[in-house]
Amino acid sequence: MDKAYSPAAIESRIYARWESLGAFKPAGVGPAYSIVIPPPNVTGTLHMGHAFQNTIMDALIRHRRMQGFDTLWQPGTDHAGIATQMVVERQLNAQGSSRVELGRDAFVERVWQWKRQSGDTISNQMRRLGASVDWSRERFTMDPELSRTVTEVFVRLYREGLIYRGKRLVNWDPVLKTALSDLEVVAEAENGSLWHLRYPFADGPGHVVVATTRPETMFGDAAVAVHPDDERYRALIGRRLRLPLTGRDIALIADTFVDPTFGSGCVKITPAHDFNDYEIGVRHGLPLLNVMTTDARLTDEVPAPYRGLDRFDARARIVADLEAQGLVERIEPHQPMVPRGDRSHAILEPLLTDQWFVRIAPLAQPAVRAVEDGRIRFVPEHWSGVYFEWMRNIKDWCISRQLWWGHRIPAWYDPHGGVHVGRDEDEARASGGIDPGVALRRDEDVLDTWFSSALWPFSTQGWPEPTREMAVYYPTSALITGFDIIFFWVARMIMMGLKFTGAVPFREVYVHGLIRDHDGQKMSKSKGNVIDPLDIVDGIGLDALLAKRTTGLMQPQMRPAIERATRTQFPQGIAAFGADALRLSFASLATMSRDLRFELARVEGCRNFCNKLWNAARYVLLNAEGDGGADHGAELEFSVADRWIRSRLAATLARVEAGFADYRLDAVAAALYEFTWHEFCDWYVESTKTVLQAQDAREAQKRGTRYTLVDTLETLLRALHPLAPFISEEIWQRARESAGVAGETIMLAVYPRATDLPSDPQAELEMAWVRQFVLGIRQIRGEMDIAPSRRIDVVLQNAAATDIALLDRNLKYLQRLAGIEVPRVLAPGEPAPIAAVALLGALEILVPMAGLIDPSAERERLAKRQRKAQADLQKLQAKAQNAEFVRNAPADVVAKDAARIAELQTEIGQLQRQAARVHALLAG
RNA sequence: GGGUGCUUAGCUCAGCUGGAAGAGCGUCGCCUUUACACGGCGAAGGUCGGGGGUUCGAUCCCCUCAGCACCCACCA
Repeated sequence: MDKAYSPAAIESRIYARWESLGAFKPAGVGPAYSIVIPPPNVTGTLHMGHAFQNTIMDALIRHRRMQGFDTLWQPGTDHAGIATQMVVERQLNAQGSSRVELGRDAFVERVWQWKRQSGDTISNQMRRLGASVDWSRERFTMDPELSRTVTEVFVRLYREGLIYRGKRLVNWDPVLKTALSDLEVVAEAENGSLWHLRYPFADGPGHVVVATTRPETMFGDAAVAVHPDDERYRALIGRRLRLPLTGRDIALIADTFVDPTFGSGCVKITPAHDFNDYEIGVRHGLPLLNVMTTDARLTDEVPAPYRGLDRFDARARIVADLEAQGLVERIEPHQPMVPRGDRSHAILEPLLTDQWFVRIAPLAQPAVRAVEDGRIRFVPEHWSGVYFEWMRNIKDWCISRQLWWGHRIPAWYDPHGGVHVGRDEDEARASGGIDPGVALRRDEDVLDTWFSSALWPFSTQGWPEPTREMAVYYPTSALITGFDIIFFWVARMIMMGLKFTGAVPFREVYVHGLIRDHDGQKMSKSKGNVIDPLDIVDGIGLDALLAKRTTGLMQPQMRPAIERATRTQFPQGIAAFGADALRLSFASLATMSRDLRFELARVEGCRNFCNKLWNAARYVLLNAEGDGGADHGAELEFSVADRWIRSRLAATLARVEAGFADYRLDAVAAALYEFTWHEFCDWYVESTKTVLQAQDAREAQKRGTRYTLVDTLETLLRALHPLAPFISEEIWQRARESAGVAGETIMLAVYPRATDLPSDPQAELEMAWVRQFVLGIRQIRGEMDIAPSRRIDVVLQNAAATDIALLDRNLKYLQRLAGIEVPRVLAPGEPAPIAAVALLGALEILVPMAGLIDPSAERERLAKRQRKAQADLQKLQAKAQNAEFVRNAPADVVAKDAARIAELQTEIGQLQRQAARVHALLAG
């Protein structure tokens, strides 16, 4: 084995072997455990969030697979309608072409081309991270089978009256020229104005002042409203107003919606261009006057000078013209909530259009119940509250999009405008009894991407066919996802799953946090703070990293700042840390927190851990010499340390099991890290050297230790495998023979359980004594700057019979680990030398000063320890003297305190005596 | 306007049903000890955001204030 772990040399080879072994496929036996991947955009690349999420899913899947479950990790990708269409349109625009120029069929073909071209990017990235998905089952939301499922669901919902078509006010994106659902709207406060406009009375002098943020929609005004109780306007209700710039009259009406304290208390009502006004319009029977086109220009319905003007040009023109007529009372700065499209970032326009909707309330009810009654569990639990809140106020879902890339709506129109829905044109025709001679026109729209995503857990498993997959792997066991798509995706999957399969789509939802950069910022291309996960695996130079972050920026002016930040944070670029180090750092990051800050230093720490493990394995295998296994039938003798490390491994595995059960991969990682480094390496491996290198050790002892070394390592590798699949496999392959285990790959080996190993309290107690002894000596060494090479004399005072027995049994360990000569045990009453002291219960471990130790330094050390002990003692004594405490606290707590008080008193006595002697020495 | 989460060592974060404050990274000493300098040994460092309450006892439970972050919402 090489001296240092080098991931690059082994990772790809190992993954290829797993794949060729078919190790990712479900075993076909055992209880089912399944996860469907949240399908990433087919043309996208894997970002840190994906890598994090995949690491979690892979760890869960590998863990269950090793536990003997019939595991399916279902991979696939999403067609991501708007996002993908935008990318391809941008490509076309760059070539001086456009979607419209190409035409629908050619454009869609172009997108398919782009899909084929970039389709492997994500799967290649996932392979590099070690994702054990069953590639043979990879699905795409626009595969023929999945598209059939989409159509099937649409038709069934339509026939049940749960999908309807209608002219409604929707969120319209004038750039993409499509409707959007409420969820795709991001509203943020932006700087703007509140215009106070004078609307004159039609039938006499005077005016009212209307406050609006949208002067450009005034030609669509159908009324002006005031609050019915507003004293200022009460007498005016019912008067007619002359809409400025037009000859049209509108009424002054009363509606309780109006807030008298805002603006002028007088609102213009524009039912076709505002969601609230729409409601008011319905209440008052006002006409819907649409004055805007789909690209947000004014229509021909408005007065001539404004026709065809862009909405913001129109705004400026209208305000200027009103000003000229003295109709602008004042302009007040104001921060309205501006709705923008989440993809295009264009300002949206409420627009009256024909759209398809899902009637959602009947679907939401059962979905709420499934979470209420525990058929679905959210982890952490509080996310269910967020889910309930949204589901309670849910509104109908606009599912039609005026795009070309997606599932085309299976509806056809006859020449009279009749709508006919069917699985295909023939069925649609038949359903409407339309004569074959009559030409039907198919609906141009496609479905919201999330419509097909909502079906993903069962569309991937062959529904509506009664497949074996549906029977075995559905409902899936767990969904692993970010909180940002609880509404978009999780809620809709629950509704659709219950509706069409009668069962929940998953039993548990683990909602993980979002990966942020070191400063807590969301990672994004425009901020220039993204890190490609593979650049951490493979490493990247500073220049290449700078190039990656600064090319293709939407805002080129950000470039200098991005460069500066990148140079500061990664002066040397990024080193090649390997997939396991990245995965381990993701696991340790996976707390229940909502924001997860990613730090490269953590990856470095995990890389160091891999190297530590690697070298520990080198030591083990070097010493095992091929006969580590117990299967030779030779006698094995186990030392205290042998028994201790097994006991510690059992305790570690218990922590690991608890961590997996609670989705606490951070706890799993911490347990394994601590065991590997601070128990196995720091203590056990060191202790074995005394046995293996001793001339006088019995062969049975050596065999016992070799066996324990190899066996512990092999078990540890299996425990680590879900988090660090590559290095665990690599070492396992090398250790397999020594460990005497069978099997092609660690992937399919059995996951270790805490109960496989004996818990050994007696060995733990004895090792605790040894460790405390060694730590006491080391502390003196460290603080007195005694070279590690210098063996030191030790004298034991006040040694009990048990101490002497422990000393005898563990002398070799103590000598090696603490670097001491054989301690001299003082007889009772025998005078002790002046020494530095370490305490082990009543036992005093003395290191004679004898020129080694500076007495005043020792005096300081003793004083410090005394202060600490005194403080502890005082706190405990105050507690013990409190009668309430003694009466109310559980007996074991009181007893523990009492024991601790006794200990501290002894300790303080010992420290005081030592201090007195050192003091005398210094004084003399 | 409603809601949620967070505030613990210089930094990033753990801390199970309330019972002697932890890790990683960083810092400071010492060390080329034949698994590992991607290392070993030792050390320093915290009034657990402020205030109040419940309790024998609060980082943990309740109230309140402050700050940070996010989600939802129709105030033109």
